[in-house]
Amino acid sequence: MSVTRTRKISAKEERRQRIVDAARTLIRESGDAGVSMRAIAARAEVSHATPYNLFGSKRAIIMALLDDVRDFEQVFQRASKARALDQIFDALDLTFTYFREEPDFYRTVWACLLDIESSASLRAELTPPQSEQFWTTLLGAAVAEQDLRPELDLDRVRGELAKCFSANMLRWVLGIVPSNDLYSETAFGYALLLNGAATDAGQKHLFRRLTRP
Amino acid sequence: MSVTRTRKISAKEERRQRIVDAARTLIRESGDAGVSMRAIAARAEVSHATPYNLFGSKRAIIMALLDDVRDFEQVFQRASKARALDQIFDALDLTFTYFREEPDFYRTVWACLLDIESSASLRAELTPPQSEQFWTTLLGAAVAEQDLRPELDLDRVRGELAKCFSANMLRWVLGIVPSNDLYSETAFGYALLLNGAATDAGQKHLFRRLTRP
DNA sequence: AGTAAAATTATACCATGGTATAAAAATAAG
DNA sequence: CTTATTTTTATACCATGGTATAATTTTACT
Repeated sequence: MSVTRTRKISAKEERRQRIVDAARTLIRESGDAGVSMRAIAARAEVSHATPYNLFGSKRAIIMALLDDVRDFEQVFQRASKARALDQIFDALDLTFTYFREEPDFYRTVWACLLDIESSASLRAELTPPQSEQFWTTLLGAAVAEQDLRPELDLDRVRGELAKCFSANMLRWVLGIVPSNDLYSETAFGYALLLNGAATDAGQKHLFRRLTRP
Repeated sequence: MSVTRTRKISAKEERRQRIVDAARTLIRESGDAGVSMRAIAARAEVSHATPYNLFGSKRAIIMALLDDVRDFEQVFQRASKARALDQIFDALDLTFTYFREEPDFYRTVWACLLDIESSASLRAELTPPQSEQFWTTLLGAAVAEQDLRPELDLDRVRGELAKCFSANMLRWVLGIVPSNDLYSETAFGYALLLNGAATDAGQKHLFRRLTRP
């Protein structure tokens, strides 16, 4: 019984994986094009209905794909850096490094994620599970280091950072902000938000990020 | 000559107007539905190709529609209020009042504006022409009142506020944040950003907006 | 092995935004 | 009024995301 169930699950799981792989490959190969559900299904050697059975929507496939890609947190080892306030910007920069290395890939991915039509009736967060934990920890550390004020609701601050992030991703996807400016644009927003939550010491530390180009 | 040209232009202009009117009426009547290009064209008693000739895209029609609706700045008379910093939040609240009064209408409108697919290759700002002038003036006044620090680039600060706004609109359109929370959600972001740009006096004044619910 | 349930497939379908094209209509200029 | 040009129209079309349905295959259990 358990054997067969395992077998069944793994067959389904394998189909899921094949679909995600197909999506990733197709986006990598042909950028914007070829990322249609039909194309993905064909590449995964699966009926065009199966992705809908298994994932429900194109968006869900892309999110699964992102889960796959994200080795981010392993790459980013917290121990090395000194001040949590700076680590936030390092993490941001590292994130954008991925995007800058494969702009077509990530632009397509984020275009799907931010697409309203395909997520209209799906009241779900638009940020991919970028590990709230990660940012909460970082913000908590900044509070511990007396750079952020403890009386503010950290979750709300984190939420504002996330919104700032997705607003900039949207502009990037739309071509309003070019890849090269993505970090500086976003970092300014982060700096402003963090400065708004910062202690005097924190504000002093953040100052240069607010005044430079 | 000039007469006939005028006649021609006005015929075209009248068709444009009819299309915009049709769009507005249809959205008002049937909310989300009925806002297809075909429906708009039919309602305007015009061929389905004409809106594309005259506007180019659905998005353009909606933006034209918004230009029509926006009597905002007339309603918001600056003179009455004291501190520019507070006027910013009043303006925000007034904006959302419109949305709260006709949520279906504005949700549909903003869903079109924020739709990526229909604006993918159109590298244009996504915020409708919400009169940068207006916000620039308000921020400038806040600087003059020594609530915001003069050494920061006001245009960037305004840009961050705009991004914050559209990020919240996106979440509203997606149903992540309900109409009733839209103001408080957005206002917190505004407060954080402004606090990040504020002088000591300004920060003191903004404090309550950062700590309440 | 045989049977019942679950999932996949093929296929047709829908509505959408947007484009292309040829014909009909409106307009400008003489 | 006649002619040439610009617009609009009708129509057919394309690709898209997503759904429905019946039939077939795979899986689970005895």
